[in-house]
Amino acid sequence: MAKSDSLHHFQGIDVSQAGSASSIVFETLKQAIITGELKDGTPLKQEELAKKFSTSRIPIRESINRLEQEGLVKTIRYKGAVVASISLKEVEEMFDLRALMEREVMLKAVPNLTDDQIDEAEKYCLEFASAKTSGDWTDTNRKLHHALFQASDMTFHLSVLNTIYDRTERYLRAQLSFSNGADRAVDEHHTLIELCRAKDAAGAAELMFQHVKHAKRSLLEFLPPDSK
Amino acid sequence: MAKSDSLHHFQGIDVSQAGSASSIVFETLKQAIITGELKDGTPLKQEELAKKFSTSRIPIRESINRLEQEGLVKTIRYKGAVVASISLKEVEEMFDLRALMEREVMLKAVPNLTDDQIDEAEKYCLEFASAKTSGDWTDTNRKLHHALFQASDMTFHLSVLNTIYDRTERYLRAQLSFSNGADRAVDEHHTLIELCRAKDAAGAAELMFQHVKHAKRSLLEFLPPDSK
DNA sequence: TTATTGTAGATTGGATCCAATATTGTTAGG
DNA sequence: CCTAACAATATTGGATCCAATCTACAATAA
Repeated sequence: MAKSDSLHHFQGIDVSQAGSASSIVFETLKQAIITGELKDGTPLKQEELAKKFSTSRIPIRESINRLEQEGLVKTIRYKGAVVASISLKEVEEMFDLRALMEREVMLKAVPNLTDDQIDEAEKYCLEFASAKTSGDWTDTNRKLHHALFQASDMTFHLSVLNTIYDRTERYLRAQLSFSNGADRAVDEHHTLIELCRAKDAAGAAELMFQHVKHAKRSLLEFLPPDSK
Repeated sequence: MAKSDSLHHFQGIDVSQAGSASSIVFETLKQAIITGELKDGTPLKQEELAKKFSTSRIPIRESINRLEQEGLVKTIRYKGAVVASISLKEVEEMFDLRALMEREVMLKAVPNLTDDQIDEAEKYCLEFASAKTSGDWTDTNRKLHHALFQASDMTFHLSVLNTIYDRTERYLRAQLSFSNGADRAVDEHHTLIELCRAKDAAGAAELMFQHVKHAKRSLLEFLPPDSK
């Protein structure tokens, strides 16, 4: 039954899911892998991790299972789990798919965007432009994209996009701490916001497509030409 | 008591044969959900499943975790897991994404297709046309698409497509056992093969796009207009 | 020397037990 | 008759122990 509506602020906060040891370990490890704190190939030993988290091996095992299902780790029976690496070809594929999907998402999002949402996006756009660390960069970039995408109401597309972000973020970070080739991205972001304000869905979609293709290109020329 | 006997299929499946218990349980449950043997909302009780598979609850728990990560079940802490249902909106989204991706995949696959691969696809095309059960239908359909897609060498795209197939197959089956609206699909498949032989990548890609959109439309008009 | 075999340690996979929590049914009180 | 507190039961979450398997390294024989 619908309880008093004055509590609707808490929509989406699920305490019961937050508490389990498995979830905490899972989220922590996931973040560590995404950010690159745990580098490709790092072995994830259950006993060792159990000590670090002060739990038994059970929640560790479940976390590793879930991480494997998301493609972030690779395990071999009786041998152990390591942080999964990603091939150059897969990076290309993921960016190509991102470009394709983000174009489509923008097409649907722009007509629905409220002024507030655009303002929020612009805020992240500015934060992005003045971000110092590669972590801030990827964070605000994700927030910016997310703010624009929300209006599309394409939850499945967004979940796929999120797994792509998760699996490529550490490489983006590595790139950005060497070359600061974010200048073009800043310009593109500003133009993107303008097109959104003008409700030019087709234009915004096409720019987003190119924007992702540009990001792909600059990442590829940074990555070692034969990375596995 | 009236225990749910929707799980009686698993009688006699024992772990001691090969592979890890978890993997066996996982694959078996996954197939049962995909095919619709286990219907939406069916509760997956750990103890009950443990008995059916003659193992402890541990492999069951791991399987349920992995299934949840793939979106096939939904669990609530201390409450249990149920086979996940899918909203009409998500079905639409998944088919839209399929159309988008399969067009792209065909575009890359056609130039690389060998005569052998096309022959194989045509074989499935014929099997598909004479398939009797909805299970045969979805099986050969998957094989046909897979045979054509292999030449694209787009492994990540294909993995995403596979999860989409996995999550929508049971609805397709349900549709096909009522309406046999596969006639149009048969025609489209034949034309598709011809375009592949003619190396008309653009044409094949566009037909594939339309083919998926048609499948979407006929599925949607079959599904209840307010399915959750 | 070299290949093979065997043993010890390390590491994951699975089973059983206990704890935490939700659900249901029951009872006391209004 | 209805509601709220409470006990009983069912079910999942986690810890500890044991089993299965892999890896390294040493010992032995050709």
